Amino acid sequence: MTDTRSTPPAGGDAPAATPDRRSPVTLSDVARASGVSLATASRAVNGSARKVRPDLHARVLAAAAQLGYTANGPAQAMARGRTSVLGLVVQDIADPYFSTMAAGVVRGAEQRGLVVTIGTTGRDPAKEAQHVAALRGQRASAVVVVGSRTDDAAVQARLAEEVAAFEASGGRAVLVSQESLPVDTLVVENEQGAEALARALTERGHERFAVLAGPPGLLTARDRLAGFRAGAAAGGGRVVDDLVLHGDFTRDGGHAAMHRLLDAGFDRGCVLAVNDVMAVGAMAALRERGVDLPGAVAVAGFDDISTLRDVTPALTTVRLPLQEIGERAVELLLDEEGGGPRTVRVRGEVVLRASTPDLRRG
Amino acid sequence: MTDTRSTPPAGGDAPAATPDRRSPVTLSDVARASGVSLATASRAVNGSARKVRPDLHARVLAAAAQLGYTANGPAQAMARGRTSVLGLVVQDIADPYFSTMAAGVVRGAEQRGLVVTIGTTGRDPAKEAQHVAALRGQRASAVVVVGSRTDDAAVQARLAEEVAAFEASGGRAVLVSQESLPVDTLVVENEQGAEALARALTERGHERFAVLAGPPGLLTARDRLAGFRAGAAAGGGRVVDDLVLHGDFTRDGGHAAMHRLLDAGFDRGCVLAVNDVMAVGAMAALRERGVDLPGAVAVAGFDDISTLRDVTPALTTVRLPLQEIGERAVELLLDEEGGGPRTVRVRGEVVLRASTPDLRRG
DNA sequence: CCGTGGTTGGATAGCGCTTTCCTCACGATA
DNA sequence: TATCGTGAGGAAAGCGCTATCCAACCACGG
Repeated sequence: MTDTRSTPPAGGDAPAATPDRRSPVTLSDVARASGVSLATASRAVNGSARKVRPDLHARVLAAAAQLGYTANGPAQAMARGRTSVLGLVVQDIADPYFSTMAAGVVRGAEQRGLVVTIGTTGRDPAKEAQHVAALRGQRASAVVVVGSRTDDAAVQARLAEEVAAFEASGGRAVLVSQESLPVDTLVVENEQGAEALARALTERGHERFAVLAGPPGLLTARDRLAGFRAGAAAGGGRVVDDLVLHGDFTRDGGHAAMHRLLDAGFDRGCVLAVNDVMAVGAMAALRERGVDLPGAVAVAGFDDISTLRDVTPALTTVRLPLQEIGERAVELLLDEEGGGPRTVRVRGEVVLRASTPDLRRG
Repeated sequence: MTDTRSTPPAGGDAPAATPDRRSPVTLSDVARASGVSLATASRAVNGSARKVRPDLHARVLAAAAQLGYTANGPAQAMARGRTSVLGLVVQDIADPYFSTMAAGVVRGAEQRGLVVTIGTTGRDPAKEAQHVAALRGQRASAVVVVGSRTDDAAVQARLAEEVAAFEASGGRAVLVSQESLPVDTLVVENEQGAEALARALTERGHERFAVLAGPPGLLTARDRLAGFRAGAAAGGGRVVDDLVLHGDFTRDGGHAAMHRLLDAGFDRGCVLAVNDVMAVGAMAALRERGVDLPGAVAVAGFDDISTLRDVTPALTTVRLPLQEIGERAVELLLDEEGGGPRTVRVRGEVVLRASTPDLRRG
């Protein structure tokens, strides 16, 4: 009981690939079975700068395979001082905006042999910092925070602090859509995209705009609104202040806000919902109220969520390369850093569809 | 250079909460700072069966907070022999079916202090076993495989083997939608749901059915088809064999299959797409071809993906409590097991909407 | 006043792996 | 043939934490 724990099958041929009970086959077992030292076994099995003589190398690998050896992750992480975990923090993984981006991150990470852990904030920005802190404890090697971008300074400061601590501890961090922190950041050009959308809409003859604007404190929503306003003005149209309603950044938020808009007497014009999910909710509300869509009221969204492309009428929106954003975030993470924090800007592309007909040509 | 690494601030007051460089503050530092042994510090900070005298307890906690101590996850995992990781394996996290379920899993896991890692197979069933193996190496304490359910026996056997090895190594496993393996399983009653759907449709006067059936080897799709067939027959309708087309389990798969169906001369009847995403693709195809929907061709889907509820005409489908399934999977994982593998069955609920009008009443 | 449980700190042995060092063998150069 | 440089295996020192075992120490009862 005091010696080397359960001894592996000592005889000539060990039971092959039979996952015995509590799989205690360690590197030592492999080393012993192949008659080399622990160090050599480690070098052969898990790679190292040092080379191992070919015959020994093969012998060790054979033994490992035959014993069904699997490296103990935590032990490796401990010895190396770092795991190969990439922590992804999002608001809600069920939201297609985040899940599409997550798919990109997962894809990039798996290619590079990283494991992705996912943390959700349930749209509470304060939880972002908590997750980053936890990730630091886990010795994650990287973290991607798809930011909520609030205007709550204390919350932002806390996040900045945690991210700094994370990086100080040797990890790499990338924020998506948050430009105000001194960290590598992937900025989605919401304002520019919204402006371009508004211009395109005015070119189609739309002039009077209402906006379903999302939560007041959410910078993403705010940027989109600001850009849209600017674009509308530039194109000769205008966003009517009384017709800017706030609501949740969700389908139901858009649905409710649209109802309120209709209640307020709005019955003609173009509505921007600051994301596609809200736009879909808004369209549902319009149908429920029997409003002619897109005849009387036109609707535009933002994001170009792929599963939402097939609504009727097809939704005008700004396409964001969500999956690509996820992949780029991983690239950014793994690239060697030159100097200070880098910023990568991603633009959206206006996609005009049937939900905002061309009024000029009919 | 040969002694105890970077020594912590020795003076009276250490710099508070300043995340110094590579955050090397360990439990030993905390113990030293609070003048107790490592063992006591461990007991105070990270809990244990053993009690610590209140004043010491407080002292240790204070020191930990002041030093900004965060437990080293891998080290804990190593000492305990197990991590607090729950591995989730899905096909594609961007697919709302999986991301909704993932949201449930994440929710359940976070409540219980588990970290969720996510692995994707890209719809390659063979990768499931690989992920489970990797998770075993990571000493994950639990794994949820949202199964693809192929009919490839070798692949299934491999998965069964890996899951067995995983459980043998002390972890807990739950499969979603896979009944054939000796593991705790959450079975989605696809066949029953499809049958109920078909019956409901025949009651509405539909008689002639085509099916967009997904990949041939996919048991989920096959079960839905079988159930639908049975239900149609029972209700006095029939699934026309020539009108059962296979295609990818995706929007584009449904889109392409619908086009083929139309090419084959189908222009009247009811189409079942074996999931909502395919149904949406099919509806897009129908619109492209100018087919009267739902007048000439009615469409039904399966899953009731929430973001797809607002298509026009609203989609008849079978509602699956996806998020709840995820949460239940976590429950199942953590429940103490009684005897052998348990099976939990989840039923779908038919939701009739405008895409399949009632032919009897007009 | 001493024996006897019951507590609670402390010392310490690992957990499985990576990674210095150290050593040895071999071939090349003088 | 003697010396040095190089390449590769092996011994062993941790990585930071948990958990086991011991030793104090307390409050009792006899």
